[in-house]
Amino acid sequence: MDQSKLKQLTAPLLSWYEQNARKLPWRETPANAYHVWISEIMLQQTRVAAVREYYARFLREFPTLADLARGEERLMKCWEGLGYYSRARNLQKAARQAMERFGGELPRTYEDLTSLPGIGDYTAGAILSIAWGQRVPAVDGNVLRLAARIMDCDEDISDIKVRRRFRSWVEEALPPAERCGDYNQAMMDLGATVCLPNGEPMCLLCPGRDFCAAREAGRQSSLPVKAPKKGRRLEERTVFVLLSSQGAALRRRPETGLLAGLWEFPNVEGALREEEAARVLKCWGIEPLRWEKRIAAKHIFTHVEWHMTGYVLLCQPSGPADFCWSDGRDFADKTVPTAFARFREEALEHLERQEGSE
DNA sequence: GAAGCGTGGGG
DNA sequence: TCCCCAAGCTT
Repeated sequence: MDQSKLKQLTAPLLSWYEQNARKLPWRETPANAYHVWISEIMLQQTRVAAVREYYARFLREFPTLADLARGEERLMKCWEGLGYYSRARNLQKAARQAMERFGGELPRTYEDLTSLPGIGDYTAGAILSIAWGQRVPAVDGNVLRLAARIMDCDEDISDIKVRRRFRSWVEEALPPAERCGDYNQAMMDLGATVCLPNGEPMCLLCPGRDFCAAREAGRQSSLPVKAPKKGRRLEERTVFVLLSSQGAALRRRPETGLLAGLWEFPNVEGALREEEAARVLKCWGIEPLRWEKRIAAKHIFTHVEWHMTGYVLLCQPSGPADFCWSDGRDFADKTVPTAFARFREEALEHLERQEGSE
């Protein structure tokens, strides 16, 4: 493995970055550690385009770490639609720990940072290098791809051991501390805009074009090598949009697992026919007044695929104790994940009509 | 070490 | 339509 290629890239990469750095809201000078932290968490497994709006809104709601530590339901609401909701919960846990353990600031060592929930290897490196100018690598998917190509390395980058080795090679290629924030961001920008995944990267624009080992070997588009991921399982579910004079029924999901703690429309396993659905309602102690319509919807998660049959119907506001009958204003406060977006639209449409006619 | 955890955009 | 995936972390 020719890791000297990585070192060779450092200087031209930093020059490239001076001209080609993307303009991003969290790239202020000087960097604010709280802002860097929030942006890095939001960017985990999430595209820049999706993060922009959320980032701006989040900082309006929670301008400082102390504000975040105090936030409650509004925090999850701010995260609604962004996905991987444990990130938001961990953000708040970490903020509270920072208030208690670190005097209300983010700590400035790798050990202390990674001791906070939601901050791992990559995020700690990003905060330390970008906000505090420390000489620490921040190796994400972009950097792994870039490194695999410049070294023409065909080892499986989904293997944790290979990643660790890559990280130590990147560490050796780091510039002096004061340039490490730029270096780490430059690696990611280059990966995101030039050394693209999926097919042919734009090698002519790359500061490593003259010595990239994969390019010399003509292998740039077949690298990096990643283990195939396993498929999704399919789940059938039947979802109820129950509409009463008090609003639509929502309930809280369990505190662990998929979409933990978020609000959902009552639903059961299986693709139920209307008679079977009616039996479920009876079980819940709900008397249907009128069946409005049936809706088919699909939602694809990383590891599960939900095929949903939805029943919209009018009823009395009875049912299990955990049903919460929500009007338009309640919906504005409750975090309902995108998986139920189709049903939320349906509910809101009916609620508006109802409120309009009163 | 592998699996669980969301969503939206692009080829 | 389907598949790939995007600035990972936790258990």
